[in-house]
Amino acid sequence: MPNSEKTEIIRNKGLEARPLDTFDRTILGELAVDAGLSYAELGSRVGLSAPAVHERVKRLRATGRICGTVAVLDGPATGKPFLAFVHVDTTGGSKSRTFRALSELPELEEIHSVAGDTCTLLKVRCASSRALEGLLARLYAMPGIKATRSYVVLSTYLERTPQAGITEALEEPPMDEAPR
Amino acid sequence: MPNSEKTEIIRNKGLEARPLDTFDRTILGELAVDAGLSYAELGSRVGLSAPAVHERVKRLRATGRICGTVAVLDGPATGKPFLAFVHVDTTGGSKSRTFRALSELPELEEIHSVAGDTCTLLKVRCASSRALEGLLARLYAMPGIKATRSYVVLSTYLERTPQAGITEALEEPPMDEAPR
DNA sequence: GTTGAAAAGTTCAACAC
DNA sequence: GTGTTGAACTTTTCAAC
Repeated sequence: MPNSEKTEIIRNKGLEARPLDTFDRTILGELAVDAGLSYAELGSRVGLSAPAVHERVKRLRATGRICGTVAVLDGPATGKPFLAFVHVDTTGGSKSRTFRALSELPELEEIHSVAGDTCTLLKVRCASSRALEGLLARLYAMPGIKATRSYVVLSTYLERTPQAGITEALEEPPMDEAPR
Repeated sequence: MPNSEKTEIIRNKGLEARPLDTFDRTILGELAVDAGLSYAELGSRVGLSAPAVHERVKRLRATGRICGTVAVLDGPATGKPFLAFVHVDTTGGSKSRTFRALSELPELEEIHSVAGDTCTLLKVRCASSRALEGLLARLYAMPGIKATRSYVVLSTYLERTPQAGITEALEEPPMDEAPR
């Protein structure tokens, strides 16, 4: 896998957004499971030489298909054995401020705006149920938080790479205030 | 950034489970954000030499704190712009079979057993709402699936590394059959 | 996209704290 | 025992084909 990869890390968003062939897809699949592969190994799995896959990977990075590479930590082994999903009902107000404030909390792993019988969905990983209690207290201290429902994870059977479809943090998201 | 890291990849689970000092915690924090750092760079951020951090990282891997390194893909850019969370209500039956079958579906990113007004929580990433429809159809074809409630993600404001607290796939999980 | 060679990074060994 | 320095080895990465 790529060392510091100082070459062309610029996010050339539109640049060459061509449709992804089978090679690209295989490369993405392999790297999503293990980004620690050498280009030689990756090449042999894909059926290409090392410089060729390297070129591909460089393009996939440059065009934003690959957002980055991260280490996957083991929650329990790193002192965060407690996982929960929290549904949050918010009233009218400005969400973006709230979301930005929420992002600062290290316990929060995901924040989504959803359609359904709740407004916002949170993924929380922390040390204990007490820590969740503290987080909920901080939530209720924020303006516009109406109610929460927590789903405490009993066991995790699958947890794969998040494919980070991160919405570029807008200053004020559309539909902040509901029409009456 | 470690290359193939052929050295001691054996999961020495209990071996030297000492409490993680500040160096370790900083290393984990940095690698959770960017696993593509060189050991030299990581070392300078942490205040250690390259061989020293390498030794630490090797230990963190060996003791299971670091499960692996993965590439983070951009959902929309890789043809999967549609994200949803699905609550699944199951009846008595054997869950482990169902979970194993579910794990095979590539659209599924997470499967958790939770406490609350539902049994199972799914994270699904796919190409479109039609694809979700197809997935739900396959769900309902499985035995023991009583009902589902889907929460379609409108926008994602935060999505960090999953710290994979993966439960070792048990042959038959505890409490498969509820006492009456 | 491939081959062969320069540059960079990882990793080992011997030493110092 | 854990960290540092300097050197061997592997991998990335460039250039020419």
